[in-house]
Amino acid sequence: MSGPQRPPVLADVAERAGVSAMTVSRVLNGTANVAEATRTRVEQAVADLGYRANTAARTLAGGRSRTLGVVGVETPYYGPSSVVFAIEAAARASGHAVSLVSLQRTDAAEMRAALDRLRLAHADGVVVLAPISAAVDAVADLPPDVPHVIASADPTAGLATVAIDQAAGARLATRHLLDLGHRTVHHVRGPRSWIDAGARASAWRRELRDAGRPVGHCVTGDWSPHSGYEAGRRLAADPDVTAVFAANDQMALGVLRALHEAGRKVPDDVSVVGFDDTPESAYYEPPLTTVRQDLREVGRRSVELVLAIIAGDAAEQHASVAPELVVRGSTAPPP
Amino acid sequence: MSGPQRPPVLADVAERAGVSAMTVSRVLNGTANVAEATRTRVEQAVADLGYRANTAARTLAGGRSRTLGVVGVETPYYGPSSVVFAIEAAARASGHAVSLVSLQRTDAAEMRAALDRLRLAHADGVVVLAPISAAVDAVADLPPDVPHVIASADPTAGLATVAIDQAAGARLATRHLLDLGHRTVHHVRGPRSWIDAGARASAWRRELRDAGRPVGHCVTGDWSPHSGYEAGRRLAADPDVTAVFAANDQMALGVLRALHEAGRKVPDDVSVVGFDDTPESAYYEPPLTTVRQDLREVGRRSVELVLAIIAGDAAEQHASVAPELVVRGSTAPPP
DNA sequence: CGCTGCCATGGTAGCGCTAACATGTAGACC
DNA sequence: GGTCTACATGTTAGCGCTACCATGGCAGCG
Repeated sequence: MSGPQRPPVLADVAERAGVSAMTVSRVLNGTANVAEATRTRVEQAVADLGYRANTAARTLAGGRSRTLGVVGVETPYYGPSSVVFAIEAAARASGHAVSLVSLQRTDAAEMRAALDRLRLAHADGVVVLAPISAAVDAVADLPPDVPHVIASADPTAGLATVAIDQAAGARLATRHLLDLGHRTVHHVRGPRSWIDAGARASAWRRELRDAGRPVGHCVTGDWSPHSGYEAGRRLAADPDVTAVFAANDQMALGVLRALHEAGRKVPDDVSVVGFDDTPESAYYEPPLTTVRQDLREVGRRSVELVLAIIAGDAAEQHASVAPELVVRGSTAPPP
Repeated sequence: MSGPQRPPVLADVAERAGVSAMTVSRVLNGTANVAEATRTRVEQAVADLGYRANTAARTLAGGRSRTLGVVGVETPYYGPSSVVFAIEAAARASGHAVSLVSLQRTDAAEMRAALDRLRLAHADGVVVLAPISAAVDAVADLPPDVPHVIASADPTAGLATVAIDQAAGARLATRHLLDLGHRTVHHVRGPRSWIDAGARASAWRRELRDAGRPVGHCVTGDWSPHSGYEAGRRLAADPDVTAVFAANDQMALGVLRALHEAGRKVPDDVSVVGFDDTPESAYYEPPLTTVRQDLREVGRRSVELVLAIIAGDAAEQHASVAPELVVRGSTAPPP
């Protein structure tokens, strides 16, 4: 009867091209030397047959799976999905599949279990999304069985990391407000356990010190708009406050509302800067000046780095993605 | 010297337990009958050696990979990440790994390529997150090579689906407003191409018709707060408008702002209901009455259904998750 | 001209597991 | 007691691919 119901295998390609299976394998993997004519013939046969290499067999025989693992931390605040999707896109571009594992908690045991699952899935490398210090610590404690990269963490000795340059972003925000003429800047920071929150807060403080300015109030929130609102009420009560830097856009939203209720106009009386550039922030009232993080770039660079580590030619263990200040309507010179 | 550097394989377990490799395999897979004593001995050997079955070998020899594929559509509005994470959690609970592929566009070619990639990854089954009609159509056109389930789509002939019962949610919202005494309800709907938007809009209309009420205005937004704001300005201009049902919380936020600016108090003058119950909505001013979608449950049920289809004992091709009305401060009887 | 060395290719032997069949044992029933 | 059946287990043969070593051919060289 008709053609093969069963998908073609390597041997079929070999037969059609009139070469051995080994030669086909070499062409497919680009290893060793193959004569130009032979290579062309094999590639033609592959195309004719619509051959696709069997991943399981490749993994079993060769040890490599062309799969990257991603460990995601499940949280309603952080936007890990864009990083995950960016990782997937970058991995796809390099011919890798993506295996996903998520963490309910971020203790060492869960992290260990997650990495174990990815080893079971034969992941060639792993990208860990670890916005919380405890998660980084958990990874640091693990033996590096599988090459891994931590995304969104500060450069740490012994760990490969990729992150938004939080310090640069926080300094951009603070400097922008100082440049407008504000005497100092007050800060609504994120929770203690979050790496990014700490990085933003200390860079804010450093920028003020470097500029020889008094350091403003620092109120701790939990990333939620509500916590921003609470912080905003406290800051609104102080007439000296003319500039606020909130560690994320959601808290900035809360600050905006609190200031509005207190009758202090933004940006005429008080300027507000956020961090993240969420899709909503351009529609806030007024549109929010904020620091844009290119999370897609973080994903891309993470894949790049983990592939370099796998290949054994990672020149640099840390990659940093520059954030960008987006000036909108919530900042102006002080009254 | 010391123990095996190489991780233990099935043969090691067999030897230690004093049985054949096949028997170990049977114990591991729970297939066929194994004497109780033998099973215990094998399990002990597995535990002693810390044996983990090799996924690649299992897949190659058995055809099953214990991997589920997820096709995600990348969009800033929909919250697919919670569904993805829920799928991962459910898959993990059933002993499956998760392979992720994302779509930049939602045409048939991209969808085909995505499913092809997952077939290459030997996915036993696939869950497609397809909030846009075009994506569903693309799947419907494909041969069902691999068992698949569409999440967040209306029940469609020939396709297995799991979805929030959008109609029930929209009716809950509408009925709540009618029950409070409003004469009719106006609607800010989502974009045409989105399945959920259409489902919510027609259920809103149906509920009003069933109640014998006049059908209010229906304004189309794009899910963004800005579009909600625009819609809200139009509705605010009409003094007869006392109740608005927005198809998502972000647009509801825009409506709230527009009403506020127009000097119409919420909920005293106008009641507003959203849809989604995002983490922020409880912190809006006033806190938003909305329809909660249990997206985690959608993920869980999707995995359940696709596993049932794989096993060949799917009693029902469609699963529906009931939404829930969350009454907060944005709704009250009409003035 | 015979040796070395490199290149292109082939053969063989698994990687670790499971499907399919084969075997052996014990009880059931006439 | 013998055949039948059911169950517990073993044996064999791959799944599709790649590592490793072997082979043959040909240029370079003294």
